[in-house]
Amino acid sequence: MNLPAALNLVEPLDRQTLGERAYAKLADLLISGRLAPGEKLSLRSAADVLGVSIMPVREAVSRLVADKALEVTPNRAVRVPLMSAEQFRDLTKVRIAIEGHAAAQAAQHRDKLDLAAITGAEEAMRAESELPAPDLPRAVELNKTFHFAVYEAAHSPILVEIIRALWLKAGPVINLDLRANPERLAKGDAIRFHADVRKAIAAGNGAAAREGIAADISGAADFILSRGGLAG
Amino acid sequence: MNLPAALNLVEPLDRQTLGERAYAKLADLLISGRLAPGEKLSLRSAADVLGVSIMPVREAVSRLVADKALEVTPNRAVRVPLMSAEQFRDLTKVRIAIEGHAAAQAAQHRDKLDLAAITGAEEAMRAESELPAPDLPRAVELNKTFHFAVYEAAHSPILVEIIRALWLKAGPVINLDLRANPERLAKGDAIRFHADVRKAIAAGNGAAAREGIAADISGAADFILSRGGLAG
DNA sequence: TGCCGTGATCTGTGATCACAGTTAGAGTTG
DNA sequence: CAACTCTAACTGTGATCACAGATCACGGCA
Repeated sequence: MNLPAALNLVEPLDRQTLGERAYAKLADLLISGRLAPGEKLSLRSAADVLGVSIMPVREAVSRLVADKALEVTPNRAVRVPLMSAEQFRDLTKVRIAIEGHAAAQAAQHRDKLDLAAITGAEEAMRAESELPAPDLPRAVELNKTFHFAVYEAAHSPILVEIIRALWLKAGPVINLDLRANPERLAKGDAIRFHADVRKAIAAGNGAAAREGIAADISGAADFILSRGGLAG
Repeated sequence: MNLPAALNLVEPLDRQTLGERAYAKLADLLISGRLAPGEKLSLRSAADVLGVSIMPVREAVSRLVADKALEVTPNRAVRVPLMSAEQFRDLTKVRIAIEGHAAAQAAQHRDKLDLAAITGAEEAMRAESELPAPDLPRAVELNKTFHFAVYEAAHSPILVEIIRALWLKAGPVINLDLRANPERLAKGDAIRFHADVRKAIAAGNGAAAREGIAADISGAADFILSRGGLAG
């Protein structure tokens, strides 16, 4: 191994496959609620939009189907799953348990960088929500950033990955509504809960962090359920 | 709609695609530990073995890669991921949290059928382990049956699905060892913990059920870690 | 003898074609 | 005018081909 010194600086350049990029794109659409439950998706048309053949789209969709973020009906149509109120309640309970656990872990394992990221994300979202006319899609994005800043602080890659899969399922239901309805954001519940969570994590209080996240999640879930748009 | 009455009984006959069957087959190999960490897997050869073209295998593998139950190295080789001791500890912690939670939920929501399934699974595994020469692969399978009988009793499909994904990751590490080493089974720890869990769930004692599962998981994990076969 | 270039053969990835089944709509018939 | 039929255009699934990159063994050069 006798290399020019300059070559020591090159990194292995991550070769992202088209399939991965297609997955990332579709996952983002789902999490941010830009794909509504029940909406159909055609492999070929999606491939057209993304400018690739259907192969990478097939891979991305088959992954999302495995995550139950998409489903293929017996009639061979890919769509965003319709969720019954009961399924939504199950999902919410699981999210409270797991995301609450992650927040509690974060309170015990966070370091300075984590706290900085959490604080920054919290401030960004509060600033946006206090605007006279908040940009709702942007608020949804900032909300996601805050939550994952918290979960990352647990320093458990596996936990974060599980939560990401949960958001993939919950995104179409929750963020679709949130993108369209300023009410809940204006009410300021989320902002308050986020502040609670940040303080609890800074103080190392796991139980309080868990409760803050739980309140945030169930607050949003109650809002969705009260609007009564779910099947079943 | 004018049909012979007999046709009302036919179910939509789950049209299992070849991709799904390939996934089920590979997932089973992983969970039961018949695929060792680091072992390579070729799409074409796997397709040959399964008697299909590589397309269904590709779909199955891309799902498993998404679940991180398989990985494709930068050199374009598919293999079972090697797990460092640190990663294994993270996985174990997450399993204790989530599977413990599921057991606690099971204690609260189980019905008679659940109890019957749990009891049956426990007895089957105890019987096998008390044999003079237990069939280890079969014991591994019965262990899985017992655990999932417990988790199913929580009546939360989402939770069960998450746990299945966790077992997909843990299977190659844990069950590979267990299939080869009768020591732990002979020691009878698992059998004792299983009995504790069953009693706790029958009694509706969530905390005890959680502890029993946690003890079972960490007992097996400690056994693996003590053997020191992990990377990193 | 030790090392490096080189080509055959493997890998996963992507594109394209083929097919069976479904759907929607135009056309026809009563 | 309504209902039915049939066709044409779509759906996902699977197979096959093409390709760039990686691996490994063989052979030639130093």
